[in-house]
Amino acid sequence: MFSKTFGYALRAVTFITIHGNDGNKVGLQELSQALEIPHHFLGKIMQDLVRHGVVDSVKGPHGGFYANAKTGKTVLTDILRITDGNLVFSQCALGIKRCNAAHPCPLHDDFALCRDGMLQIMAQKTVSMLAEGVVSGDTFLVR
Amino acid sequence: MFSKTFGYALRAVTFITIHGNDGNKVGLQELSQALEIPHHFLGKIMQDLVRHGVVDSVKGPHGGFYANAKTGKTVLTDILRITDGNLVFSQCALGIKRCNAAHPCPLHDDFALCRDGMLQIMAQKTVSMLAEGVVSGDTFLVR
DNA sequence: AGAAATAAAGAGTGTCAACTCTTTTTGTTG
DNA sequence: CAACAAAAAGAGTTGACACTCTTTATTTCT
Ligand code: FES
Ligand code: FES
Repeated sequence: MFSKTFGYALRAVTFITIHGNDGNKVGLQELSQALEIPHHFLGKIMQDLVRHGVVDSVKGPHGGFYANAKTGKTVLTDILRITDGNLVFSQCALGIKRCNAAHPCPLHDDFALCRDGMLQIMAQKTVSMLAEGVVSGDTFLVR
Repeated sequence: MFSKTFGYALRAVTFITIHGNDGNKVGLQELSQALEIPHHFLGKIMQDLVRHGVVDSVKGPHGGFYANAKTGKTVLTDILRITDGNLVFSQCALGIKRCNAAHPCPLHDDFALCRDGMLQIMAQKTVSMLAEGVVSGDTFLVR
């Protein structure tokens, strides 16, 4: 469905929203250990998120990643677009070239409903909403 | 979402259901040209489907693939299981190890609903249902 | 039986996501 | 300023999927 990169990115951003603030940044080491994500790989992903302004970072001792004004308001599809590109949003389940109601494959009606529904939900959910669920113990970021 | 192999397999089986019968088999060449699928690759996929009894085949002149008693009744999840394995049915959207209501990731409730809904639909749809839609001109198998 | 057609089988190639390792840059602190 | 810590950058590795090409086995037809 979605790439591993997306899962890693989303979990990392949520974790930072919960545990990182301007005075107490989250290091790559800490992040990768807490979430059980290979840390070099996570480094790459974080670079990308910083470049897109989803989170901020500082180098040097006591450096790390921390939430900025945008972070909490970031919506899941924003992150999906960064990690997985735009194609996810419009691809046919059977891989035929066009995907639209005027030229549907045999699965289109059902699939488009499912896909677009999921994406719409993800376009409304923000990172801080996810963080809430984790803080309250309702949902989990690891294992 | 699903592999290309799955799309190829499903389109091929549907095409055979429509155009192939015991007296008039569909050759690999014809199949791959009609559906615009690389024919050597399609050959591999068809091998697998024949092995699983989804369609039958004969070699030699005027050989090819044709629908058997099972073909039309085959349900989409059967084909999905052959091409994509079992993992699709139970994987977490964020890639955490367990995926169940007792240990949900922040996306679980929405995602599981969407995924299981889609799979349930696919567990009820048969190849002959798809074929009907194509024959009546409502849906398309190519492009 | 021999030739031709066709699926089956197998080996090889390209690409990309996912992951690892090394080096560089930047910032902090003593 | 020197030492050090941490992110950034870059190069390399691996495995799986997607695809190609070649060879073999089987069947039909003459
Ligand atoms: S055309 Fe296949 S899902 Fe839209
Ligand atoms: S736990 Fe993530 S989708 Fe079920």
